Amino acid sequence: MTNPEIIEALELTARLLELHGADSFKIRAYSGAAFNLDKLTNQQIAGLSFGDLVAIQGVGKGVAGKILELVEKGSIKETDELLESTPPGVLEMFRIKGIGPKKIALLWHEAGIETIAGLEVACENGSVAKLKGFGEGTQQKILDSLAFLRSQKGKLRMNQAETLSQLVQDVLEQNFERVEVAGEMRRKTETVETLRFLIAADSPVAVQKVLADIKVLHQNVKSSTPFVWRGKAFDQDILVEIISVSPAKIENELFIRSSAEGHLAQPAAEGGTLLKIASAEAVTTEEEIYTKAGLPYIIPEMREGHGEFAWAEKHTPADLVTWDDLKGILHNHSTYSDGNNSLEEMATFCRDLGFEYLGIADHSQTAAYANGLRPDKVRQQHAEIDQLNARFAAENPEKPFKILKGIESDILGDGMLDYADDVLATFDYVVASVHSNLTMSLEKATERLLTAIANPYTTILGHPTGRLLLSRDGYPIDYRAIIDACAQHNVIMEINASPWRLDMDWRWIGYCLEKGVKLSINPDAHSTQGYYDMHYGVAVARKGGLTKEMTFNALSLTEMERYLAEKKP
DNA sequence: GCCGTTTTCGGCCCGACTGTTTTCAGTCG
Repeated sequence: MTNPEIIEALELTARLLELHGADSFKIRAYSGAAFNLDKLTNQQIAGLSFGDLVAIQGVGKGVAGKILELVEKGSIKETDELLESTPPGVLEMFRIKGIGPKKIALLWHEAGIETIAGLEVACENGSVAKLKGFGEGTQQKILDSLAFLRSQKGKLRMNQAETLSQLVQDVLEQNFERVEVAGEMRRKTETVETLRFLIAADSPVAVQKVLADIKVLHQNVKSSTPFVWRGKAFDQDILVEIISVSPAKIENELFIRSSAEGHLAQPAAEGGTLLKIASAEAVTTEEEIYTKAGLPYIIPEMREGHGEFAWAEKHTPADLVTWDDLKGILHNHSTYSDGNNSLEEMATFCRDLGFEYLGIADHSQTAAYANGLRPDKVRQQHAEIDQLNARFAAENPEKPFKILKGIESDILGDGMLDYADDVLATFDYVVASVHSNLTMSLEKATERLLTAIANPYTTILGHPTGRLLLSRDGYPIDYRAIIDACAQHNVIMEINASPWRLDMDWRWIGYCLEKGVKLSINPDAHSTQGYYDMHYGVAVARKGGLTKEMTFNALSLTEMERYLAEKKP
């Protein structure tokens, strides 16, 4: 049993206890144990003894016993019993934003609502607003949240899609000679609705026959044409499309079935469109299609019909940033705030990946929930950074690895950063981010960010909209005004590379380039493994046309230090 | 249920904001 499975079981137990009105401190004990177990980055919980378990902070005799029971028997009896007496629809309500355990319990026990559908009906006829502690506002919030959840149904975030796509691809490759990933996966979209694969085969019927025998594939969606298979894979709620194409025209089909309509509609030099040319005679490479159309070659990620040809007037694919161009990692957390690895672990791992510098940027004091740093903690961290840097310098005097002193400073409701200037002045750089009070109007949210950007201590604007993909929309902002202000105040825009965020949205990279605003691909890592999220950041950065030249963390350590010194007020 | 002792039980418990209240409980990051 994996660590996430064990942690999920404890969190589920805590949720169930909340629904059934258990003692609040008992609930805290379960969720607290889960929280602490989540911090074990290099230990298999399933292999631990009773003694090992109770030695973990927040895990006592009770929870340790439950974990052993879970590992041995596959479930916890108490949890199973609670599950049996809880309608699944009630548990689903935990996904709704704006209501928590107390309100869900009330909906269930007082109003007798046991399903999401029932909840929606009750909201629509106004009866939820009449419940104690509810009102028109909460009722509308529930309806909005349900509508949002419905709109996101059947979609996956890029990282989830990548994992599932690889599984399907592996299975297909065991059965067919040539399999190509097409569609959204090839364009590296931030969320994915359809996993699309092409199979080179002369007989679509033969392909269908083989597919029918693959156990992990289920064709439960009617196909409109015989060469397109539509269904589900590995019991996941996302559409999988497998298309048989003639081997002679696979490059043409791959091009057509990976490009967005807007891209295919691009007019060719001598009339017609890219689609028309791609649909004509067979080619052996995609480059040929662009050559025939008299258009510059566009990489698959950029084929969105979102300004890629205008971009190509000034740039070539060789200008685009790659992972290898990145020289440092700037937005990262350690155990000083809510990270899972110590400062030293974060630094040495970063160094061993071949980077020249690590920018640590733990949470600031307002982020109490994330153990944000009070000024005395800041001083303590800076002392430790000085020590580590001295060690790195001694170990490799020629080209020492370096930790830069950063902070992820909360942007308060009025746009102020949450330290006094004398504390802000002690950092090498500041990532300014919004974490609370997320329901602002476009005007207020923009004004708030503009104030933060104008602060002379702000180096980077962190995840500008606060969106969590498939989970919550970002607050609305006036992108143009924000990017213009970044240009004016020499502030870097973040591409937060966490697959949950990918914020700033890649669609605004072109405008940043136009205005001369550099972008930083930041993983927002909360553990050493979190660094790898930059893989997703690089994908969307390239998609938006980000060049190496305009990538902030493609600066070498020397260049970075010079920039930061000059930027400091 | 966990912790830390005052070794047998009492205390645990971020803080801003929202929407519902008419002084605060619930939710969130």
